[in-house]
Amino acid sequence: MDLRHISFRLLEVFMSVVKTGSISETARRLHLTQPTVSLQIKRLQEAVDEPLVIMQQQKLHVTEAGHELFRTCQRVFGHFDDYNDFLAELKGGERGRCKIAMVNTAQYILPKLLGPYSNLHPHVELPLEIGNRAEVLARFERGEDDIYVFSHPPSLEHAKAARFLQNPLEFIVPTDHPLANQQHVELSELVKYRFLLREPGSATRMLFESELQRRGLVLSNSVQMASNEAIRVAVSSGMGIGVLSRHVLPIGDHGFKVLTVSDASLASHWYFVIRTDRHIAHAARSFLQFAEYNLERYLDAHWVRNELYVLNLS
Amino acid sequence: MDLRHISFRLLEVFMSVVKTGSISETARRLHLTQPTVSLQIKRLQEAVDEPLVIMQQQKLHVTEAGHELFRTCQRVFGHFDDYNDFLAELKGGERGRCKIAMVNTAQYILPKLLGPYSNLHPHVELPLEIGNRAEVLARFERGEDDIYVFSHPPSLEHAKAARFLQNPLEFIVPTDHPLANQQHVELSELVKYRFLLREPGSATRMLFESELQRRGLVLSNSVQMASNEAIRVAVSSGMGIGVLSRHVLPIGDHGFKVLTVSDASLASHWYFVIRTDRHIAHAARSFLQFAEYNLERYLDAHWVRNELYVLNLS
DNA sequence: GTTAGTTATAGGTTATTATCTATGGGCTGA
DNA sequence: TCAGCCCATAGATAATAACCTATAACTAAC
Repeated sequence: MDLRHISFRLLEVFMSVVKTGSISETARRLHLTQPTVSLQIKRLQEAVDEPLVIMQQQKLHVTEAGHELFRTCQRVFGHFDDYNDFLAELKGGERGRCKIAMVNTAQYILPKLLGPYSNLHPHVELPLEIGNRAEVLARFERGEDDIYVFSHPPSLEHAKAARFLQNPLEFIVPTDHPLANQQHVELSELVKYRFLLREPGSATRMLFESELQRRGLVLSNSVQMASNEAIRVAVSSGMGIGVLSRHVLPIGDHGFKVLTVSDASLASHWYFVIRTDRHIAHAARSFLQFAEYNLERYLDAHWVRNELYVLNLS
Repeated sequence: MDLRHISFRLLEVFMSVVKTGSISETARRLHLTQPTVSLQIKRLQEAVDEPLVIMQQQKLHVTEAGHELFRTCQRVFGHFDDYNDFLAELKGGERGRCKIAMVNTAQYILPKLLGPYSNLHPHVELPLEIGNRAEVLARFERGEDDIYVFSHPPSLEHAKAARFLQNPLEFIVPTDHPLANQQHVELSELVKYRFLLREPGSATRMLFESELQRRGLVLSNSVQMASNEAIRVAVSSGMGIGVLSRHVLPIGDHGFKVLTVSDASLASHWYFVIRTDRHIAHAARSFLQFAEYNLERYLDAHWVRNELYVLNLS
């Protein structure tokens, strides 16, 4: 049989004929005329090259070939029904994939939203990509993900960014550091000591360095380290001073002390970024909507800065 | 999604695009131009109202919706492949149904063909209908079966009949009957005794009675019985003379004796009858072809009269 | 920076499909 | 016997599907 000359409409009509056992009745139900249905069946039989129904004693009898075709149609339409269900869930954001790329530091924040979201929407896949700022930026350029999380606003074309959380930076020193017990320290005092910093592209470092530049200060000595954890551990073991997002600092005593720097309050923001030159994936919209409504609930409300409305979700 | 605007061709093209990961390559393989394929995919996406593939970095990426549709298509085409296999078997006579209606007496003959045929073609259903001549004739009129077996040529419209076996009639008498030991008996002698006969419509009786009429003879005494078996048993117990097809007589001694009637040799033929106003079912053709080639093998070759060629099978 | 490969879009042609109305013929049951 | 069902067929039309060519725009590689 030649599938090319068979349409779904044709099969629908055929199924109705088998179900009702009548061409006229089918015509009535499908709001067609009797000759139309008659002709459709004829065409279908030509495509199959085998009689599907035969008139016998004024009644329509379905042949073996017809019965088997009917069963085949049932299965086929069943699969399309399943696909429609799938589509509905996909479009409703209940299913599908929302790929999120984030800079390293965001690892400490995003899971607080992702966990509850994932529990509510178990069929949504949430693959995470974590890299340094340059890597995530490259992913954005290539459009590899649905949502990007940065702590420094990337002013790019085809992008919409929305703040959702403040990102205060803290200076930490070893507990035995000369400055550890001073009530108030000034930035100019700090720069005399050795600093442990992330790579040049990182948002934390950029923010810190632009502040130094603004104030005309220069670091006397700095060591580059690959991760926030490495810096934390290095500070605890006395290697120098670290500058870290408050969100990555564990609560309680961990062998370092947070300084109160009187003349420098460094803070950036966390942003959700999406591309505007693509349609946003349903699951991604679903996640961002969830975030918009639940930021205060799952993140430290004190730092939340909910500006997700700029993304025009909904 | 609206199935009405989706054709199988469209899905075929889509599947090729997913498989090759390229619109141009698909165009080449399916002997289409690239814009054609491009447009088809666009139309399919409109019907589904959801992107199925997206261009990213000069490469085609299949979305979740696309993947799921692809899987759906695989299943759907799988079902149609199965149906095609079914159709092929049906058309080859390897599958399907061949409904045969036969008069009572044929029960003794047809199984000899049906058994071997059924072993060779295990997927062919062979429902049998058995009745007296009138009943089978009525079934023929209504076209309820694929093949009819008669022993008297029904000269009907829309029918083709082909002889395949002689049907000699024999006179049987109880072993203690006055005629039982006579070498030669004449018909005029016989009619003085009581006869056991089938109902008026039966072929055996019709043949016998027309012979009597031709010869100007009249039965003095006859009793009607409903089946060949009943007649056989009745003859054995001395009730009278029977006229039966030779094919229904068991071999060996069974309490009756076959007469040699010198001036009457009654014989009709067995016929396969099919309607000419319907397409013959593939399985029916298959069975008749089998019969045409194997009559001599499975029936008593002495009585075979193979004229099945008149049915124009093959 | 030119070439070669990709996809997308515009515009047009042809074949097919999906319908319709009108009509004819066959049964059935009043 | 005739009305009232059924299905089949003929003939016509409007929509659309399935293609094409030409062209534009983008990117990767030489």
